[in-house]
Amino acid sequence: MNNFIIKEIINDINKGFPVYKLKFRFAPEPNGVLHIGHLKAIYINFYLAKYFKTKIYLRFDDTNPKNENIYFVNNIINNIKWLGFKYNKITYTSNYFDILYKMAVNMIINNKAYIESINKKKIYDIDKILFIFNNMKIGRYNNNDFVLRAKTINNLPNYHIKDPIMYRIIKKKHYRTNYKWCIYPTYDWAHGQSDYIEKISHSLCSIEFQNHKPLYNWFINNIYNKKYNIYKPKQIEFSRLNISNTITSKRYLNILKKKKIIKNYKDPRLMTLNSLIYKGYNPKNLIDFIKKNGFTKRNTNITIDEFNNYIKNKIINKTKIIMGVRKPIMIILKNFYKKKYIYINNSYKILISKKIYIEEEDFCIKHNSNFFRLSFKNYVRLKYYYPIKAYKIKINKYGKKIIYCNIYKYINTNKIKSTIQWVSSINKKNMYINDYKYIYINNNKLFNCNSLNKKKIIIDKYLYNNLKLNNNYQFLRIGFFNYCKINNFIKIFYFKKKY
RNA sequence: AGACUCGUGGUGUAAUGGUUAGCACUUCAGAUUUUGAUUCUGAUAGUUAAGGUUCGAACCCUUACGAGUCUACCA
Repeated sequence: MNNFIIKEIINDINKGFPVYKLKFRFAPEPNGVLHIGHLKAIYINFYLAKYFKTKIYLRFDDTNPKNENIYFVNNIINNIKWLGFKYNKITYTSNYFDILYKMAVNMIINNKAYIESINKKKIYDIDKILFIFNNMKIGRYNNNDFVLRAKTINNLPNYHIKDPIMYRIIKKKHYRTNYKWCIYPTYDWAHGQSDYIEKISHSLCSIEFQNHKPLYNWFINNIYNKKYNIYKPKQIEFSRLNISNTITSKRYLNILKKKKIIKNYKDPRLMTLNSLIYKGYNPKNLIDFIKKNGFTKRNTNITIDEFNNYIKNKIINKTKIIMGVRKPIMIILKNFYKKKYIYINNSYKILISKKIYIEEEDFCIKHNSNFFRLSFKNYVRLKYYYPIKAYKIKINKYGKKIIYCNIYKYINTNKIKSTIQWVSSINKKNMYINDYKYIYINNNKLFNCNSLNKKKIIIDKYLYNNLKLNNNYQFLRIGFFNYCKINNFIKIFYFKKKY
């Protein structure tokens, strides 16, 4: 792999940064589950640590107790374990609350911070600031009464991040520190400082933090202490992975959950890691997909089709092929006399009988030169069996079509263009496909919210006995599925139809 | 509206001022095929624009245009 991040790090090494001092971190906030987009940040950090043979921490950036909890912490740990990445240490920003507080007091003493009240009144007197700041800490005030702001005046090119808030009052139980703190540091104040405390060398983040970079450096310069760590961490931003027609935003994922559009985060319509695990994706394939798309600063837009196509090419030769019929239409094989077993790949057998089912759409009454499957003119092969051709159609008393066909064992099969799947009528087993469309968001509106539904599919009973849970299967000419629970397949994706 | 960042075929990504701008996917055509899948062969298609510096520019400079992000007591 070759990208601007590696080049920049190698450049730092060439300028004298010692390789053994390189250190990386993946720093999610435990306020939601990870999705395919996070994988990009996870991968690059773990890759760099491996590449340079240095350390990497998993840091939970838990600076805001509002939506954080231990469930998300454990979920993230489990997801990373599933991906197969190994970190040296788990750390928490909340471990640094004391030291961050002391640093903030120092900032106040050095005239680098001030207090602002709810009615925008600014307080610059150092003794007063220290007094109020302490009262904020011990809970003398209500939420929003005061904030501590950094005094960056005119130092930074981007005026929007001037005088950022360092501390705000949030009177809420923190999942790790309980009620110890009534004030919590903001991202801007906590993140770079945590990097410095942990001696992270390169702090990789997604592109939306680039506006904060001058501030990141400003704060670091203010707390810099040569005796503790002579190297300042460096923020490098890369563009995030945007996949169209899906949701890669923690906020919206949480909204879906709150609105009960999804029951849980492994809902197949999502691209959360939980969902991808549930659907039986191989972590290596996901990582290869990330790798393939690379790391740059420009904004990208990858479609879900590209993702599916990439995965398809990875798994197509490794996935067992089975036959299933979704909308059955009955076929009677005229010159068929005795039911028999067909052995498939020496691994299981299926039954063929006089009456079988095929897909309704694999038969066409009207002849059409673009139609290669069963008709009165076309021969079509039955998979694992012989060619057939229709000669008669009847409607039974329930109004259902029954097609009568002849088997042609000895004709030249060279010109037969199509092979179709089938299931014996006397050995069928009803199963279900959990079908869905991706939920996505456009202009703040959610689409495909009620897109999860069950569809029937029939398969051979003997095949049924051979299915293994949590295995991927290819339904011949339909698509890829994970056998996720008894009698249920979950769609991974369908083949694209060309007809 | 401003600040910051970024503009390479349809998409993603290489080319660190030096061959004819490379690779992969998509699309299209042909071959193979008991999956209209896969595989194989081939084709189409690109440096946002204009100017400047240079023997030489995708790369450096200027301007314009376009896109993304931010302008939160979220991260």
